[in-house]
Order: sequence, then C-alpha cells, then structure tokens
Amino acid sequence: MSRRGGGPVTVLNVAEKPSVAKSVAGILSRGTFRTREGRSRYNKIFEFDYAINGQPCRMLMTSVIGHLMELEFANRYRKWHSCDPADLYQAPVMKHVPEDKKDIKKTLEEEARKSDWLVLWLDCDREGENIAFEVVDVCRAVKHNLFIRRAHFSALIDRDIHEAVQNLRDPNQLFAEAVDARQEIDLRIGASFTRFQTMLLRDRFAIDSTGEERSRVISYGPCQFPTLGFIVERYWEIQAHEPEEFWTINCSHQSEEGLATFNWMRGHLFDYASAVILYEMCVEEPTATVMNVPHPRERFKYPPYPLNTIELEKRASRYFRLSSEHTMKVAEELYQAGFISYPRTETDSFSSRTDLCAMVEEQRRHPAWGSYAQRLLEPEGGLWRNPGNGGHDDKAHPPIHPTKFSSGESNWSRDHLNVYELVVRHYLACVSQPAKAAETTVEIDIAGERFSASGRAILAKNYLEVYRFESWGGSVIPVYEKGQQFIPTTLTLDSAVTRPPPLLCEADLLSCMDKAGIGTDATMHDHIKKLLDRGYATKDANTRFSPTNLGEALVMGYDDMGYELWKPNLRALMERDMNEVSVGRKTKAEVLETCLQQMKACFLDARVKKSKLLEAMTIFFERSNNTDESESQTAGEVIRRCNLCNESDMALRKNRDGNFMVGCMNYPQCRNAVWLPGPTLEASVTTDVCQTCGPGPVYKILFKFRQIGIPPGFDVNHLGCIGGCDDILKQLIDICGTGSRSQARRAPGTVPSNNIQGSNTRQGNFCIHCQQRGHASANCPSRATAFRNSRLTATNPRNDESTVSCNTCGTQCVLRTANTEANRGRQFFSCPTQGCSFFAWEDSINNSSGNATTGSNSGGSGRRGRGRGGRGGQSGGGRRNSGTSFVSATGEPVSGIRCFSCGDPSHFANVCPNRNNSNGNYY
DNA sequence: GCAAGGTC
Repeated sequence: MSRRGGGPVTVLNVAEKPSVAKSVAGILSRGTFRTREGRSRYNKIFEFDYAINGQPCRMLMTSVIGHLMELEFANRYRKWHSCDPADLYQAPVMKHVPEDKKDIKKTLEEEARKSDWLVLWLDCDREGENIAFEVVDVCRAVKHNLFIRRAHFSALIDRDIHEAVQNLRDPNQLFAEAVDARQEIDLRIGASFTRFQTMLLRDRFAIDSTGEERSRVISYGPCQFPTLGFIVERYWEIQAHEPEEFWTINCSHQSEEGLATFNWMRGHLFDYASAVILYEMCVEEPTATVMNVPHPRERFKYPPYPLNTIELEKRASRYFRLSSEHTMKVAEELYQAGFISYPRTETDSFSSRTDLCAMVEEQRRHPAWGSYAQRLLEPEGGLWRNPGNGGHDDKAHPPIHPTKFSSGESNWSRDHLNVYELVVRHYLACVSQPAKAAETTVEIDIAGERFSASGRAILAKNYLEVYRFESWGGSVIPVYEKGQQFIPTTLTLDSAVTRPPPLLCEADLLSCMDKAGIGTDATMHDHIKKLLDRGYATKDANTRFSPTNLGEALVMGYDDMGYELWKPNLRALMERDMNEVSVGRKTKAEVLETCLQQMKACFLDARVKKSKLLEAMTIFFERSNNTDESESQTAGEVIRRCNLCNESDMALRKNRDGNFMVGCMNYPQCRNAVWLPGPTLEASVTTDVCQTCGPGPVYKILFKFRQIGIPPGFDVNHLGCIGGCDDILKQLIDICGTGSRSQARRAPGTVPSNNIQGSNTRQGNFCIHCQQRGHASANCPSRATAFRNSRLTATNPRNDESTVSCNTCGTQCVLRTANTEANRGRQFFSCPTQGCSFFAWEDSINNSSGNATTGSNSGGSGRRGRGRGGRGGQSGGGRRNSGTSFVSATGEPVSGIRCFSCGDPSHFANVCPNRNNSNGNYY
C-alpha cells in the first residue's frame, strides 16, 4: 500500500448495492457515519473517518445498483432493418450507461473528483469484478490519477470487513474480461437469432388471435432456449411413452399383532408368463417361512442444508405453489424491510464465525415455533446441532436466514407470511438434530420367492417438529421370528402399466437449470418467466410446464436442422471458456474469436435451413395470409366424443403435409390425437356407426390409400374405424407409419406403436391389448376370450422340435428365450397373434417322458432346482414336465394351465368368473 | 423491438 504524506486522504468506496454500502460503513465507522443524499434516491453517501494501514482517511461510501453499464451495438446497427443480422457478429459494440443509471454515474463522478483513492467493494464474484471495472472507467474518466484498490470480503461481519480494508489488493482484470466475453457473446448470438427468427416467422404465421403479431418478439437467448428445451424434451418424452404392462406378486399377512405388507423382492416382471408361473408356484405352496429378521437398524433423516436462492425458490414452489419469480419478489421485499438476509445467494453453509444462537434467540417469542426455538437453546435438551455444509459458497453472502423477528406484519400478504415462515423454520431445522427411527425388515420365502416387509418406529422427530413441510412416516409391523411359518392372508398377482414421467414442475425445471449451469441463482426465475411472457410455455395450476405450439415449433425447427441450440451444451461450453479466461489459460480475444466464428457459421447455416423452421411452424400454425385455406384446416368432421378429455368432439383433419389425423377439438388444452396411416390419400367421415367401439357413436371413415404406399394384399379402399376394433388400420399403421411428427421423435430404443389410439395421447392406463380405456389389460375382455378359448395343450404335429402351432388360432408359434431372472435362457413358444396369449415352455413340450427331474432340463436356470421345503418331501422340481401338463409338488398330475381360484382348466384365474376382487387380483 | 447479468 503506497502512502501519501501529509493529512488525510479522501477515499471513495463503492459497493454493489446500497445495503452493502450501509453495512460496510456501519462496521468501519462503528455506527457513527453521517449520511448524505446522492443524485440517485437509492444510493446514499455515507461519510466517516478511518485509518487504512495507519493512513488517516476521510471515507466516502456509496454504491451502484448492480451493473452500471450495458453492452450495445454501435448506433447504425441498432435498428432491426439497418443491417443483415449476420453482420451482428462483427458489428462494433460498446458499453454505455443506460438512462436510468445516469444519476448514479453522476454521483460517482462528483465524488471521484474530490477523492484521492477509489476502493471497490463489489461482490467477490466475476460479475462483481466486472462491475468494479465499470466503476473504475467512470471514475477515472474524471480523475485520471485515482489510486485504485479492491476490498475482498466474504461476509458482512466485523472481522471480515476490517480485514478486507487493511488488505486491499488490485482488482482482477481476468475475472472482468471473462464477463466481458460472456456479455459480448450473449448479445451477438441473442440479437442475431432473435432478429432472424422474428422477421422470418412473425408475419408469416397467425401465431395468436389477438392481432399482436406486429409487436411480438420471437426471442432467442442462450439461457431461455435451453430452459425451453428442458420443457419440450420432457413433453416429447411423455408423448413417446408406450405403456408397458408389468406384473408383480403382492403378499400380506394379518395377525393379531397387526398387518404386514410384503413386497416381492424381484420388484416386477414384464413377462406375464414368467410372472404367472412364479405366482402359480407360490399359490401351490403358499406357506411363508421367515428367513431373516435383522435387529432394528437406527436410521436418520437429516435436516436440509442452509437455504440458498435456488432451494428457496424450489421449496416455495413445492410448499406454497409460488412461482420462482414471485418468491423472489416477496423475498426481496422481506429483505428490504430487514426481516431476512440477502435473498440472492448460492451459499448453503454458514461461516464458522456466524452467531447462530442469536438468530434462534429472537424467534423464542413466536407463538408457533417459539417454544421449539427455546428448546433448541437449552443444552440439556440436546436438540442443537451445528448446521450441515451444502458445499456451495459464493463468497459474498451467507445462506438466507431470518434477521429480524416478526409474528407477521400488517402489510404482509399470505405469501409474505409463508416465505418468512419458510426461512425461519428452515433455519431452525438446520440447527437441529436429525429425526431418528428404528427400522426393521422381515424377509420371507414362499416357494423359493423372496418377499420383504419393513416397519419404521420414529424414535425422535427432532427437526421435523419445526419443519412442518417434511414428514417421515412410521409404520408398525408384527414381530416375526426366524423360521416361523404362516399362510399369507392375501397373495395376489397384480398388474400395472408403466407411466410416462410427469411434466416438469417449477422445482424440476430449476434443478435442470442448476445442474446444466443455465443462468445464475439471481436470474433463473427470470428465464422461466421469459418463456411464459414470450408465449413459449404455459404453467398449469400444479406448476407444471408445457410448451406452447410456438415453443414446440421453435425447438422442433432447430432440432430438424440438426442443431442443439436448444440444449444446454452450448451454454456449458461457453461457461467453460469463461473459466479459462478468468484463470488466464485463454485470452478474452481468443475465446471471442473462436466462439463467434462458430456461432456465425451456425447462424448462416440455420438461415440456409430456414425451411425446417417454417415446416415446423406449419405443423402448428396457419399461414396468416391465406384465410380460405385456414378454414379448411380448422374445420373438420366429427368422428366421436373425445375419450380423453370427454369435453369436446374429435374431428377428422388433414395437416399441411397431407397427413390425416383425428384430433380433439379442444386442442391445445387436450392433445388427444389418432394419426391415420401415412399412405392415406383421402379420408371422409361416413354415417356408419361402428357396432363394436364406444362409448358413444364412433363414425367410420372411408379411406382411399395410395396404392404405391400400401403392401400387397391391402385394398386401396377401406371403410375403417379408429375406435380400436380395426385390425387393417392397425396393420397399415404398423407397416407404413403415420404422419405424426412425434413418431420420428420416439425415445431411442422404443418400438413404434401399433396402438391406434395414438402415441399422442397424454395419459397411460389403457389396455395394451384392445386399446380401450377403462380397464387394465389383465381385465381385458378380449384377452379373457383368448384365454378362455385357449386350448390347454400345444401340439407338435410335425414332431418338429422347433415348430409348434397355437391351437387357439393356428398360427405358428415363435420360439423365444426367457430373459427373466427366474428362467433366463429357458425357451418357450408363444403365439405372435395380437390378443392370443398361448404360451408353452419348450422343454415342457419336447420332454414328454414325464420323468424330468430337478433342474436337469436344458436351459433350466436352476430356479426349478431350488429346494422349496414343504410337502411330501419333494426337494425340488415341484412342477414336473409331463407333456404339456405338470405334476404338482405332491406328484399329482395337474393341467398345465388352470385357474387357481376355482380349479377350472378352461380359464386363467385372472379372468375367473368367481374371482371376488374387482381389481382382477386373484388368490 | 434482440441477450444475460447485476440490483432498486
């Protein structure tokens, strides 16, 4: 530190925000500063005397409000039509102080003129460093010989601040340059793509009905587009989901001591045949043997880490359904009024120097959580625990915590009360012991299958007592002893179908952004709001986001071009480059040159491929200059009542690509759609009502297919039904596909649907056999028929080991290899006909000697060789092969497939007319 | 009229 001789020097101190200026002034002057107005009503000037390294100083402390300057194109490039948007990659840019910051600039100039030193108290992050250089530029312009220093502090507490001012350093040019590069790249990319896509699309399409197209901006930004991308990607994932049926065995045991619910340790199987065989075996020998009763284990549920901005936003969304943007507005108001600490922080750990107890003490007066706060402070209660460390520290702000007691102010809304309560309870939870429980897991064996049940006894709720937003359920199970045997009260084979993931909620979206490094804690909510404001996405009452047509079309357009401009990778690469600049491994110029060169090439190429964007838009929007055509697009002939929303009719439509579909007229609220075969040339609704499908009338469609587009054997004319009964339509869709765009966007590895109800439906839970809603496939009437009709033996007329015909429908069966854990490698025949469930193990048919023994069959997995205890001393192979029949564990022959409910060999138990369980479960 | 980043 250079010193100046003579009297005191005048030091201009500048902080990033007024609150920090006031805090620093308060700490350095020990509360004795004088306040004077500046040009800006928010940015006061605080004056006090202080000695820096022995040098007496007259301190002037003021602030800016975040960035003082903005980056802007040179004048002649500012008007949208003034240049080719591609020119924006080289157009000169400059920093300028915007109108609303001019008064702050004036204050800085006036105070700098009378100062000898400039000390920068900006936040200690990259943006803060950049703002520091903005302040330097303004001040140096009026006082070129200013002595400039930077204060480094990590918290607004006495020791840090005094240390900072006694150890002033140089500002970090590299940090500032990294931000400069980021700003320039964001501006050039954002402006060029925004102008390009707005001018390309706005006037060509009727994007909204309000006639506001002329003022609509279709913006592109390196943060807003990846955020939109997350929403669209999840939406596509849901659309592409094919429900898949799976099976699981559930078991319960009711005793005098209570009920235990056992879960199958295999989880679930997707192979019905395997599941039913394992189930049969359990039902045949249902005695359960307790295998394992470990001692209760102590479990803990830990309180959350100290609260940072993203967690505050996520939790407020989850607990109170507040939008992240509104949460931040409310938090800002609470902060301004002094009730909570600074709400924009990444930090989720408290500095060891924080006085944690003081914050608890204040809260003892609160009627709701005061007594908990009191108990926290009593050492004998043992409730206190030092808070965890979440591993994030922005070196500028502590975690969000209460700073002033309140039991609710008169001007607070419900949202203020909620956010304050969340901050307080979260803080109290952080300094509390974890909840404690004792967990017991009982494992049983039924016919070689393992099941487990768990019980949890809560021993101490601890932090959960105050953190009412979280819970930890306790459940009691009876006491079991190893070796104990019992007969289960229920043993059911249950089916369910896989469901698509839900739409992203606000907390999910924030997590995606956080993980991918999109935006900062202070800006994430802005990006989300921007998507809503721009009309790219909508948010429903459950805070779940769907893309709008515009949002989906934009992402689809760029995706079709082959670009990942809507994915987070671009931002991640930029972020990596910024880091390289800030540590000096790359220069700002280097990064700007390579990045902008690549982005310009990408921009030019996107412009060449603009037809992709136009095509994507055409799928969703009418051309704004052709109203006649648009009428024919929106009108349509009614086919049926929508079986998804039940609110509107579904009508036959043709899109601009010439593809036909039957869609819900309540679109876009309901997106139920049935896409028709790709080769459909003409389609018209008839007055014929399908006699099979329902509910309500389903009118048949007269199709004319392109001869060249359909396989031999199909007629070009076809009177068809979209209700699910029409096998010809299903086959054509299977073979030729539809015009649906989502077909092309199926998740990798998924099989194209032969489900005529369409991959566009947004809810699962319809029967995968007959495509109707209202029942699971276990209860499907068509399936029941197939089972009932099923002959219970397979024949092998040619005595050919590899050929078996299904005796139900005569189709040649397919020899498959089991891939379930129980039967891996074992081969079986199954009928390929849709709806026919014929099934037979290969070794059951071909090994008809009747003397098959334990585990000796070819391909046997050993599953059948496992000792199962139980009746008659049979130590294995309870089911012996005898032609296509089986012998039971007691040696009695039983038919291969029979009902385990009533014993009737004509049907399976899940379709047994005597079953008494409306869910189709049976025992 | 474009971006994202500060903050009142």
